[in-house]
Amino acid sequence: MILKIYDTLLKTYGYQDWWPVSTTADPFLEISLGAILTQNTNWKNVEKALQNLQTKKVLNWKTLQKINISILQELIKPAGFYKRKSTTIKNFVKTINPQKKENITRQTLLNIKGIGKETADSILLYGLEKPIFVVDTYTKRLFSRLGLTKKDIKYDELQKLIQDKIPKNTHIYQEYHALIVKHAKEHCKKKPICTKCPLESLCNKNVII
DNA sequence: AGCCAGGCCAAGC
DNA sequence: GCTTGGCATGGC
Repeated sequence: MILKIYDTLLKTYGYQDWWPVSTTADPFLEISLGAILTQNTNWKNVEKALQNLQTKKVLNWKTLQKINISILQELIKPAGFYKRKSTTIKNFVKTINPQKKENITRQTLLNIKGIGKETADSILLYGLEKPIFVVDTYTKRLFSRLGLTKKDIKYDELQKLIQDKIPKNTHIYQEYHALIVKHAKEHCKKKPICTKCPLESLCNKNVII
């Protein structure tokens, strides 16, 4: 079933080729900042913040390590929660050594205050190309509505359930997560739009969260 | 004009 | 352990 959902979404929407990263000199850094900035935030707002960082030539490790935090806050303000996120970014660039990416583990990232499971896994999957499935609210909502899981399933439990059912392959994990986001924005919204839903035949519509 | 967005943490049971 | 409230901006 998990695979059938993937196939159906892929057939419907095509390859997403995520993570949406503007051609930058340092994809790992930009992906990591994007993952932090998008916490509970619309991606459009994240783009504005990243654009500010780009324009002000701040989107590099050295500058971020040195920059005055109040200036950083001004630049990322469009992404919201800017006080908290600026601290997280500071913690991140202080802790991570971009020369030694091979040493970065999930636990390394989780030890950074402000980085939780989803953010850590996004950095691992898209920034470091490790086969770790990213669970988010969209994922929980979709699988719960499809009747496959309880709506209050825990992060690690849902992650394991999905990883056990699909090939352990970075590209597939990246693509599947991106397709879920796409689908959740088009149909499986908080207030679902079930008309023309590609998963209609697989879905138990009685379960509306 | 509200409601919502690709979470996380601290505090209180 | 689990639940709740706070964090903030911009789009629709």
